[in-house]
Amino acid sequence: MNKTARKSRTGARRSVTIKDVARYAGVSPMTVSRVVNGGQYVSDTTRQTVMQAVRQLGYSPNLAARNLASARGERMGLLYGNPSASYLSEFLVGALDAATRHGVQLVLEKCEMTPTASRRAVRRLVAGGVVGVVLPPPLCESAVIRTELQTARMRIVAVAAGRPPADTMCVSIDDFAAAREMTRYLLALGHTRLGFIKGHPNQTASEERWRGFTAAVEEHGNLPAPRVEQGFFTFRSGLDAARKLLASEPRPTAIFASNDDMAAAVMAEAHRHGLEVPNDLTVVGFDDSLIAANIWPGLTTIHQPIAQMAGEAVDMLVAAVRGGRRGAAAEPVHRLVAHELITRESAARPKSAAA
Amino acid sequence: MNKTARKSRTGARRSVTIKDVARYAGVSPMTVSRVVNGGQYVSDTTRQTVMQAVRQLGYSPNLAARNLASARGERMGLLYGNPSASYLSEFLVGALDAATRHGVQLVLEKCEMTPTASRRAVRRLVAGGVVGVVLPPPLCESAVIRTELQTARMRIVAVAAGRPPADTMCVSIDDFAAAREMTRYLLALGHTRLGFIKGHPNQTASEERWRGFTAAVEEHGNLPAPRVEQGFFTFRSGLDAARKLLASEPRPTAIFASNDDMAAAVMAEAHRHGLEVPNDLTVVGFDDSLIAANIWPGLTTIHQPIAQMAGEAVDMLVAAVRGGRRGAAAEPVHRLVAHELITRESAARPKSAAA
DNA sequence: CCCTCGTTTGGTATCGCTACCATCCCCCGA
DNA sequence: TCGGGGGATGGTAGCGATACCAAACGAGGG
Repeated sequence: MNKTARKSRTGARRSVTIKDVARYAGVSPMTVSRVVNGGQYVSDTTRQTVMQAVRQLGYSPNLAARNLASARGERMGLLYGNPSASYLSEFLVGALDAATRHGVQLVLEKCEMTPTASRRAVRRLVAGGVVGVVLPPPLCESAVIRTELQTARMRIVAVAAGRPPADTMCVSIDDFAAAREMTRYLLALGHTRLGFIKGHPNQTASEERWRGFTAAVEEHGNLPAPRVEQGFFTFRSGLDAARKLLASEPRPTAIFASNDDMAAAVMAEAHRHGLEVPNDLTVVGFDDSLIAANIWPGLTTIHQPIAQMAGEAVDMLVAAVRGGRRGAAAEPVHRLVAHELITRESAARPKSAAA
Repeated sequence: MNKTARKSRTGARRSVTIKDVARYAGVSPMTVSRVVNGGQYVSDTTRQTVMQAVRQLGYSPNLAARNLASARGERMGLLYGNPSASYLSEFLVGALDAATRHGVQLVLEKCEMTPTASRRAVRRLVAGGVVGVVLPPPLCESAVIRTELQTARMRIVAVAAGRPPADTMCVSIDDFAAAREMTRYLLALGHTRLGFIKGHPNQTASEERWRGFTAAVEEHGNLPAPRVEQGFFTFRSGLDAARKLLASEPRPTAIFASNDDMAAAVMAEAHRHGLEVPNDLTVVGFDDSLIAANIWPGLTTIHQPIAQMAGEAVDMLVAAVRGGRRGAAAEPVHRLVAHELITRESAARPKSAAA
């Protein structure tokens, strides 16, 4: 009957606005805005009052209005290539969750690792109004893509790069420490003849894992030289590497593959050789991807909190973009998150030790 | 030279607005708005002119402004439960892509299938300003969640429900036809002793697949009764079912599992029994999830275009919401998309036939 | 004691778009 | 010929928030 009510298009409850809060707190909308956005130049008492009002009224800023007013077209890009695919699912969940929390839109773009493809992808992102990009592996290693993005004046956060360039924001686990921990675990089980399958040579994480492995081997000392094969993070490459490792004499009693897909391949190959895991052969992986729990025996592996990492990457991006607009030219941050060794059924004491 | 240019806070290129288009096309902003939003009451010639201008200038509407003005928080929800996990990745990619295309925001919400959990999830979605929800399996089967969502006056699109309720929008493949096709394929290979692992009993897709299987068996006629076990779409349940099937006498020569995870379990179990796939046992799955290509031998399975389905679901949602506001109460649509039988290495002629 | 400086606050002008209403125009029947 | 009806268009007023500037205030140096 009154027009305010009629104004409400949807008939739904009109949400509480900054003005309501301002009136309630007895200050101006501007002050409320400053408080909510953590601006400086607000006295403590005022801040208290306003925050109180915010809580009482259950105020939450209207993102559309905020974006419009601040003219910050806050869209973040997520440039994904061909990650060890189960990665993507978790990654997206984490990233999207964080994006929603910050009220920014996430724009997906697929991209091969060739110069032309990446150029085109970046152009599409720019056209889409994207101001920052999250780079999951393996794209985060591509210098081409990074250069391309930097030329377009995008902020970027690399995720899970083993050794990120100093000028790039990055969130990752400590691949070195994780691989060392896993190797120590194998050694503690009593294994002495170890096999290792390296990851793709142009990802720095591969090298970190390899370094972690050798570090543990060396600190233990007094071991026969481990067998090492080159892999490429794919199931297929794991198959080839496993074949070679299992053919060697004496055969390793434990194989550490640089990721789960390759570890799964080792297990498949072991079966074909009539070897039982873990009794005849211990197999461990890295990543704790979906496949790790969905094969039998379950894979002992290193868990990366992928969703969390993706989320933090988005957080950093948002902070950088907003901070950047505010002039606070924060230097690139490298953020380490904790990994975890997950023990399932694929690792056991070697027979010789058990006997 | 003019102050409009100076106004731009970031110093970056100001994006092209509705006014620019209007000026360029020689009409008013309102008319442009109507054209862009597919409104009626625009002459064809005007529409052409405007669309031309839009294309020329590369105009894309500012979401923030649109949302603000129309007070329609065009956010779509994606309520996911515990799908056969690799599903999620592709699903998200497809959904997010479509969301970006339509310029709507996608809000993720995880939800268990209990009443309290779903109630809470729905409340969170409402609070987040979501107006429509995509329901991937297995949530699309939950009456509780559907009711809850309908109470909140949300539009919903169910994805991959086997037999969707008539009053719900839905996009899926023809599970019945797909399962029948796969079964025919097994029969054509010469298998006669078949085993089947059913999917989770409270998902209608399970029953459709089962019906497709029996239909093919019956139309072939003249077969020993297939062995059937109940599964629950999990790897673990597949393991149990496989154990029983492989223990039966005479042992089936081909096992059709209602999804890939269970098929992978069958393969694992077969290995433990010393059976080689596909020489001693043919195993086929359903879904073409990531695991299908990442085990050895690769799994022959039914491919669902998951990303496409998710995308279409979002399309339908957007259409419904926009159309709905316009009063066009379109009736629920059921959309079928094409599946495909993917042959890999896990299926072969039975030994008896080969001999 | 005045003046400047820096903190704290409030006003005003948008941001880009759409809802709503007022026009204008053309075609029709009386 | 004129009035009426409905299609097609334009004008105006916000949506809710922030950027920018101006003003009010207390404190300290000359």
